[in-house]
Formats: sequence, C-alpha cells, structure tokens
Amino acid sequence: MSTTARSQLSPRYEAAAIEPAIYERWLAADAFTPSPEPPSGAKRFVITQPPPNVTGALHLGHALTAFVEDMLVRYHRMLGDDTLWLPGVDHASIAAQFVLDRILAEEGETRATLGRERYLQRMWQFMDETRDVIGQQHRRLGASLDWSRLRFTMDEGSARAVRAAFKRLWDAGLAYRGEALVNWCPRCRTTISDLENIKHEESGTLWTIRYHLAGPDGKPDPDNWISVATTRPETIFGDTAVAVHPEDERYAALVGREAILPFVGRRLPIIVDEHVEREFGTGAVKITPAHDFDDYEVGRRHGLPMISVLDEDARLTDEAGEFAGLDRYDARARIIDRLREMGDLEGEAPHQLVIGRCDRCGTVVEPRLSVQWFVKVKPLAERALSSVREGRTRIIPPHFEKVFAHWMENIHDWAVGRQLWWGHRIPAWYCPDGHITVSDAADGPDACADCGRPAAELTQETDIFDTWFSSGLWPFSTLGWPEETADLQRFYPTQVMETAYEILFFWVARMMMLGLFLTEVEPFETVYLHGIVRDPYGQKMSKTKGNVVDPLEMIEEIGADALRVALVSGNAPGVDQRLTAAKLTGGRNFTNKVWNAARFVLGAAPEPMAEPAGDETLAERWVRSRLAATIDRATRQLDALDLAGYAATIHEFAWSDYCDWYLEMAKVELRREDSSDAERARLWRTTTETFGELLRLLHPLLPFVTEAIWEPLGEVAPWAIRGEALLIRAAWPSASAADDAIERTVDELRDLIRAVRDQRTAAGVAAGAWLPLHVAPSGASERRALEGGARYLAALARVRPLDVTADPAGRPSSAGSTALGTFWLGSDAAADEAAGQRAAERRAELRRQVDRLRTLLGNDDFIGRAPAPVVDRERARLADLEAQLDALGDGAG
RNA sequence: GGGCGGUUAGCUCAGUUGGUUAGAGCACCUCGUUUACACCGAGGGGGUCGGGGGUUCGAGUCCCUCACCGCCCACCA
Repeated sequence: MSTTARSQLSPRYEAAAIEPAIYERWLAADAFTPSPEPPSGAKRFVITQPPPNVTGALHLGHALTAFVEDMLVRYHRMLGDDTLWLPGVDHASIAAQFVLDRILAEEGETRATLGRERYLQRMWQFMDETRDVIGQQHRRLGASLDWSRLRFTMDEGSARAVRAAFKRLWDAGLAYRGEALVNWCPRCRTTISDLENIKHEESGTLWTIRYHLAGPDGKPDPDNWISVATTRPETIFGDTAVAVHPEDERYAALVGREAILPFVGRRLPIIVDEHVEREFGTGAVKITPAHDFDDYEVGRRHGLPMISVLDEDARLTDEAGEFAGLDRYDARARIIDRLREMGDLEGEAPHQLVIGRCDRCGTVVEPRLSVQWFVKVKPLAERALSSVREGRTRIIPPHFEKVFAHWMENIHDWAVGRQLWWGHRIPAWYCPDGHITVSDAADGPDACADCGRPAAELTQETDIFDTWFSSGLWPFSTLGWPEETADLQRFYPTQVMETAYEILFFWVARMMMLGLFLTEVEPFETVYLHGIVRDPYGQKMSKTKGNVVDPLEMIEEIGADALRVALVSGNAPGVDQRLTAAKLTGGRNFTNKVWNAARFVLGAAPEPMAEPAGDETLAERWVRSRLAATIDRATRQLDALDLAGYAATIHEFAWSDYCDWYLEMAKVELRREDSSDAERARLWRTTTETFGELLRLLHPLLPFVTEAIWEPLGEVAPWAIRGEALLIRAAWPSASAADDAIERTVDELRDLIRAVRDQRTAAGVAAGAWLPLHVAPSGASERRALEGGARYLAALARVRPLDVTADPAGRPSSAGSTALGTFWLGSDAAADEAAGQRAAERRAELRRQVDRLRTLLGNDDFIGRAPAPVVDRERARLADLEAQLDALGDGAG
C-alpha cells in the first residue's frame, strides 16, 4: 500500500486537537481495563490513588498525582503486568456541605429550612452535576484509568464496607462512645478532627482579672483576691477552680481557700497542679474544663465539675446569666467592660497566641464537651508502625518514615462522628434502655442486641462518619470487600500508594490502620509521596493569592504531554517544586522535538524501496548500543520509582543521542551517493526500528505524542510496531547488550568533531566553508576508527579533503589532539593563529591533569588502600593523557 | 517547645553504597536561511557544593558545630 500521504504528520503538534482524539481511540479499544482473566504468570501492579473530592476542580496537585500514577501504570501495562488503576471520587462530607450550603444560601434556603431528607436529595442532585467533572478532566490529562470500575465513596459498595468495618471495630472493642472534649466548628456545626483544626499564630489580648477570695461570711472579700490571666474571659462561667503551681511560694497560703467567680458568685477551690507555669501571667490560672484541652485534663485529675457555657453556635448558654444568648465575642467585650467598671480588670496586654481554625471555613474552633463516637487507635497505630519499621510497607522518600513514626507514636483516639448529614450514618442503634446495637446489615438490626427489644423501638444514631473513615477503606472497599470477590483476590493488596505528602496522616495512616485491622495485610507495599507544586516564587498556590495555574488552561496552551514533562522532570519525591514558565516551555519544546524527529524519520523513506541488505554502519551499531543502555537504565529507574531519573535518561537519549547524533549520522549515510538501494533500505529499517523502540520508551512520559506517531510509523514501517496497532498496548522494550567498543569509537569521533568545530569557531571560519583536515592517528586502532568514521567526520565537521594518514612529523604548532590522534586544519593564517592559541591552552590543561594524576598515583597510600579498579582507571587515564601530550610534541618532563 | 528537611552555576534543580575532571534545563556570549524542528543547530563561558572543624589514601556525599531558610507536630492560660 502506498502510505506516503497518510504518514505525513502536521508541521506542528496540535495538542488540543490530537490529544482528545487519541484518548477516544484508547477508550474505544478498551485499553485501560484489565483482561477478564489475569494473564498467567504475570506480576500484579495495582495503584491506590487518592480519590479527589467530588466538589473540586482539578488543580496542579491532582495533575501531578495523575501524571505520576499514569506513568507507572503505562509502564507496568507495557511490561505485561496485571495492572489496575481504579478511578473514583470522594464524597467529602464537610467540604461538600460547605459548598452546597453556599449555593442554598443564594437560593434563600438553609439546611434547617430544607430538613435532612430534602437536603440530602438536593445533595445527590448536586452530585450528579459535579461527579463527572473530575473524570472529564482526568481524561484530558491522559490518565489511563479503568473507567469500568469507577467508584464513589457514597456508593452502595462503600456503604457496605463502612458498616462492616465499623461492626468489626465495635466487636473488637475498638469503637466506643463516650463523653470527651472535641474540636467543634460553630459554623459547620460539627465535630472536626485534630488534623482539620489548623493552628494559626494570632494577635490577641491577655487580660488579668481579679477573683475575690471568699470571706468568712462566704461573700467576696473586697480587699483580698487572686488574679488570673486569661485570653478567653467569656468562658469564665465555666470556671470550676483556680490553679497554681504546687511550689509557688506566692500562693502557698491561698491553696485550699476559695475564690468567688464574678457575676455568678460560684465558689472556686484554689488547687495546685504541675501544669501551671509560674512565670506565665500571674502564675494563677482559671480552670475551665469544658472549654480548654489543658483544663479538661486538670479537671479530670482533680474531679472538678465540667460546665459547658457555649452552645453549638458558640453563643453563651444560660449558665452565663445576664450574658446568656450573646455571641462569644460580643460577650467577651461586654464582660471586659463590666469587669473594668467593677474595678476587677487588673490589666490587659497584647499577646501572641495560637488559635485553631476550621480547615474548611476558617472559623475559630471551640473545644466542646460532648458524647461522641471514637475509634481507639493505639493498637491500630502500633501495627501500622511496625509495618513501616519492619519494611513491609516502604515509604518514598524514606525520611518520611520518621515523620510517620513520630505522628503514629503521639496519636490520639479518632473522633469519627460528624454532626452532618452528607455521609455514611453511623450504624449504631439505641434502645430505650440505653443499650447500643451496632449492625452491619443494610436495613439495621432486627432487635436490640442486649435486651431483644424489636427494631421498631430502636433509634439510629444521627451522626455520620468522618469522610476519612470511608476513604480509609478505599484500597479494598473498591474491590468488593467485605465480600471475597474475584477482584479482591486478584488485585489486593495493592502495590503502590501514591499521593501528596500533605495527606500522609489524613489518609495514608488511616488506610494502613484500617487495612491491617480489617484485611490482616498491608494495603500497599510502597507509599510514594510527591511534593507540592508551588508558584515560581515558592509560594503555595491559592485562589486568594491569585497565583493559581489552571492545569486545563495550561493543557489547552501547550498540551497535556508538555505539562507532564514539566511537572515530572527534575522533581524528586517528597520535595516541593516551583513551576516556572521556563519549565513549561521546556516541556513544550521536548514534545515538539519528538514530533519533528518523527516527521523526519517518517519522511526519510528511500526511493526506491529495496529489500534491506548489507552490514550495519557505525551509526546504526552505535544507536543500537546506546538504545540498549538507555532501555536498561530507564527500566531500572522506573522499577525504583525514580520518575525524574527516567525522564532525564530518555530526554537525553532522545534529544542528544538520537536526534543530535544518530539522525545526523544517518543523514550522512542516506545521502551517500555510493551506497546501494539495499543499504539505504537497511539504514531506513534500522532508523524506524530504533525509533519505534524510542517511542515505547517515551510513552509513559509522552503518551499522546508517541501514540499519535505510532500509527503512521506502523504504516510505513510495520516492523517497527511489531503488529501492535496501539502503542499503549505495545511491549516495553527489552535491553540487549550494549557494545562498549562501538560506543568508545563514536565517543572519540565525537570528541574529534567537536575539537575541529571548536577550532573553526575560534578561527572565525565561515560556517559553510570546507577546510582540509589532517589527522595523524596515535595508533592502529585509532586509525581504523578514523577510517570507519571518515564519512561522519567529513560531513559533520565540514572538512574536505580529509587525510587520516597524515605524518605527525609534519604537524604545525597549531595542531590539536584528541584520543584519536593529532589533527590540524589546512587553512589561512588567521585560522592558524587561533588554532595555535587553542592548542597551547589544550597543552597547558593536559599538563595540569597529567601532573595531578602523577601525584595521585605516586601516593603509596592511594595505591595501597584504594580498590584496584579505581587505581587501574586512574592509570589508564594517565596513560591516555600522556599519549595526547606526547602527540602534541610536549613531553612535559 | 519537639521533630523533619533544605542551603550545589545567574535561576530552577539532579547528584546512586565516599572514588579524585560535580551534571541537566533555562538564562548568558559567539556563530548559523545545511531540505525534521529557530519550540532549532554548532561552539563557548560560568560552581573554593552555606561557614568552621573532624574521620579517610580520597568528602558535595559520613560525623560534630554554627548560621540562615522552609515544613510538620505541640496543652503556657
């Protein structure tokens, strides 16, 4: 078939048009879905990916995640592994409610006006609108996800897994309900976890307040008081003691007496506790157990009453007497005013303090005493920690293992309940007698597990689970757990868990804890953590700063492959990167380079096309050797999850070796007039074949570009694609042996060509001018190399005639030298003078090197203690440099 | 307060278990209409590897110390 017209590639790689079409071809071929039966003998490769939030749009972090995972998946798919990359989204209960509440507010509705049922209906409707967004965006990135297995953390499969998981925790005594102080967001009106309570350093005020001592009549003594320092005067109504340090002499006499709480007159014991810092404030501190985590502990130690004075909206309760109903900050101002009037405000000073704010809405979080569901994490954490310590789960980069350990050792019980509506309702039922029944049945228990009361008399817990509870089950819930499904057996445990280090604790730790407890096995072998993508100045990208780069806009501009190259190149795991315009341009330029190499290769078919024959040229043998070395190296790097290393390896091979040298040498061969049609056909075959191998190597990094080239390549050179119509399904190349001798020869020729070019440039010779070149080989093998490479030397150094058997005795003082021998250009006086100067510089450099090596090799310690190969290498290097120096006519001693 | 990183060319970053000439991309200088690519090609310049000390035949790499930058965790009201 005549394919010349079809194999034409457009002059430019039009990413916006080409990439979506390629993705459709992959989808049509069902290329992302594993075969129904696992290939026999194949290794498993399953990625656990963090399901993005359903409400979000894709940002650069997601793009990096997707690129890293897609690269690994494409590589392993090409290796023939049983590969699965399962897509999904997270229902993100608190984030989703935050977004929906905002939308409702615009419609004049609230959660309260709708009620639970209608609110959830509205939420599902909203989900239907947004659930596809992330998926569409992933398609544009080129993510080869198995869409047939798409999951959602609110689907029935997840619901079943959540119920089963909680039941097992409950049965094992690892889930409990109890009263404790938790973080409460008054705006989201829910409990949040420690991780969602973000600490900020802020400016506030430290007030000093007088608490009058109780006089003999029980009334406040106007002349005696104890002063306490506080940043939160509005919580005084919850005070149940005043504490001082046990060794604080100043207050020793007051210990055991009582102080009177202003406004309400409650009597507060003055107690001692180690927790008090004598140097801070007055050295006396009011104890408010229901509104401060420290005070809570003090309260427990001393058996103090715990009085809540803030309601769920952070307004003061009836406990606050005249201040009841006021917002916490309004109350604060009024209380301070009143204390000032009463003369009991002793001082106020600016103070830096750490305030926790809700990760979602930024509202100041309140410690709040309430009855909550908890998961006891200590035993779970210990198992996760030993997995990492004993190497059953490996974290990349390794230093995060220390961070992980530090966190796991200091972990508190996990408050899993949320007072929200959007999420999995906790499967616990209460009976009127106070019994608790936890059930994993879809429609709840038949009866109370303790007293047998019928289901009709039981009421289900209204709290839902923290989003991370269902996300934590992701690696196995998505494969059918708790059922022993075929997918679970085939794809679990997974191999690589990949995510940003930011959510190591949020998600990875919880997946490990839950996975180990529920499935008795580590949910993944390796945790690969990537860093944050920052702006060019190292700032975190955020909408408020206005420095956000939208990956989809970037893709429209330069293409998904270009963005992939930009994000992956030179990016070490766990390290933040700055995304600069230069990096993006570099990515675009590389895709363009590959595209244009393809245009050349495809267009270089010889006319007429003959049956290939003849011995391979130096160029062909060299490129095959370089290719073999590159395959070997790239494969090892991908196996080690060194993606940046892999990208650098193939970037260098493709650009420097293949394009800059091989294709240039191939041009020399193709344009020879003394070669036969058969030889030209063979060269073309080698070129297309190696180019096909290059495309395979590049595919994980440039999936779209390489796939776009693959089909036209196959049309003109079917041998290059070995019968596989789609590159995504082609086999990863296997490395043959590199040919060190050939590589050395070409290296030496390259050095000579460069040296000649250097002299030409230095002499200001017109670029197009042909100059005679004389080379006096330093030995027989060098002479053979020169003869073998004469064609390349002549064309690439632009020299003519070329004399490779020159008599060294006839060399001028301007002669240069390389490993192959001495060389000089036949040229005009100006060129001679410049060359002479170069030659002198070269001699000086050689002398310096030779001296250094002679000193080193004259050192008995070095000879005696360095390993033999190192010594031999240095000796060889010295001999080589001495030979070059001799050839230049300078013995140097 | 505790912990973890980082400091390598003008910029952004690599640098395997220590091996003696520390790399890349971008930027810079010179040259170039050679029919794949100017989103290109050729050549070139540029680093006492944050400071100091130590171990070693040999240190960007290991140890100690100091300085600066960043991040995470944390219960001084």
